[in-house]
Amino acid sequence: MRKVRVRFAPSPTGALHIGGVRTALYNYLFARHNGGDFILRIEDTDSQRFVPGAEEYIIEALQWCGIKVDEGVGVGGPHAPYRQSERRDIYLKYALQLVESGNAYYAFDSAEDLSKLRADMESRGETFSYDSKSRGTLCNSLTLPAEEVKRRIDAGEQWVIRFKMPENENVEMDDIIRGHITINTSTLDDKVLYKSADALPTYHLANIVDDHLMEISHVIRGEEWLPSLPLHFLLYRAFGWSDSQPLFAHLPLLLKPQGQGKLSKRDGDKFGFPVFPLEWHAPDGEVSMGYRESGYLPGAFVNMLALLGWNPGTEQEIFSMEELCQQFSLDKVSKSGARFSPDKAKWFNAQYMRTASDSFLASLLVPQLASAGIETSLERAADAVAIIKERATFPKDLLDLTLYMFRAPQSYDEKSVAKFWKEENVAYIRDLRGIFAELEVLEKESAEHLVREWIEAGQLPMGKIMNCLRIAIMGIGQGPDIFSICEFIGKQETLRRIDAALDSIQVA
RNA sequence: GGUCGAUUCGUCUAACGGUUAGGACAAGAGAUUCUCAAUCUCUAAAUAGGAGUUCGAUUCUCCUAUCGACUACCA
Repeated sequence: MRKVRVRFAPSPTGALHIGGVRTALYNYLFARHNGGDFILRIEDTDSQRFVPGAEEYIIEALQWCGIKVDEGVGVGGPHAPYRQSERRDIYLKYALQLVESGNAYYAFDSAEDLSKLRADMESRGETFSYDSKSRGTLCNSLTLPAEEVKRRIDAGEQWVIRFKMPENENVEMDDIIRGHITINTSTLDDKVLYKSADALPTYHLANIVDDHLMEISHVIRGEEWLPSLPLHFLLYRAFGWSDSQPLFAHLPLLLKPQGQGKLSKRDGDKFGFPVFPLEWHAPDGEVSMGYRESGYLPGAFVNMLALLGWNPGTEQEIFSMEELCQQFSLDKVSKSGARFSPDKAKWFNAQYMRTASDSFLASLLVPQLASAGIETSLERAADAVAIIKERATFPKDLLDLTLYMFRAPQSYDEKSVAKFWKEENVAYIRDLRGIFAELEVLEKESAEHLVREWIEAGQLPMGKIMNCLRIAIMGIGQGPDIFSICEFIGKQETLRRIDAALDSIQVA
């Protein structure tokens, strides 16, 4: 069996959205699973739509996801260059080869003429197609005398090379995900392969030539390419490369969370979740949010994306990149489009937050505390984080969840005060303060034990006392185990906060 | 319009001719707790419709419906 070599071949026309990231991910996982190579090729054959910064964005996004490029733009390799605009000299030869073998022809019809033709026919309720039926009436090397063709080319007239689609032939194709597909060529048109205007090939030619030259073994791409699969099969055949052509796998589309259609760039702003891995600053100044900037951990993001259209056949849901590489296979990829769910994305992130190490989360928390004017050590932050990490969905939640551990309450939640801060309860707090004051050190287990004994012995109202203590220590009516907090801030600070609360809260 | 593709709980999906149609997210209820989350338990929730093939169809075939992609000198 031949060496597995796959490529991710985006066009630098803007930010990569999560559908594109998923395609890259599946290619990468497939390569890793099979001990193959993952190649990054940039398909920038459309000079009109090139967007500055898009290529850098793609590379950075892959890096952030932990998708390592073995070969390609940014890392080089035996088939360099990997940017199609830098390979422009290669393609003309192949286009000409097709003309010579009778599989393609020159066409001189201007873009304006064709769009006019199209508009005319549409107004009559018909559709125009440059195909086997119409090419005999148009301006090309099939209808013009050879000398005239040569004259026009020599005169510098603009031309294009079109594929000469066979007339009535069934193309038999196999797709790894979709199975066997048959298409009759009579429904297909004569696609442009090369344009003299910018001396660049179109996608179809460049794609086939490069996949062949780069020895690509499997093409894994989005379902939107399925309709051009027959053309690609025919191109391989025309070149005489059918025996070595890659196997194809067309991935299902990612759909909008609500409504209809495939996920698009605008959906992010509309529904309030990111559609891009990284924040994207468009050249026109528009900024779109990114998963990274929204606080998603790369592992969670990748995990979520991997399961959108693929599953391992088991009930496992949490996968490291290594596990994904081990378990991924194309025959477990589903056929139907997957609706993207922001809720599930959040759930994955929360799972990754709780399993992240304390020191890692501390490194996220320290700068947040600093911006709130609180300096603390990584160790201290790690201790704080350990108490609350299963309550956080995003890194930004960490500050709110730990602020009261580093700073005495500056106000007291009114509702909680009104409910619990009553004279009889406050009296218990004074007693409790006395108990704490007696302690050598305030340690969670022993302090809790002591307080419980005291409450039980006196048949005291546990809920009221504990809630009042919580108000005094934290200023709010909810949060993690109160004794853990007391231990964290220490005996002296605990007493100080109780005193402050007794002083400043009006008894309800 | 044409061509191709898809169709299991609200959502992501499992079951590759024989299961009480399973899991997860979200929802609801309960347990737990000093509170709120988390956690645990439970509940509700699906094979688009119709014909076939078969002893038996979620699974195979056909038709219909719905959704989607494509239909550029874009990728």
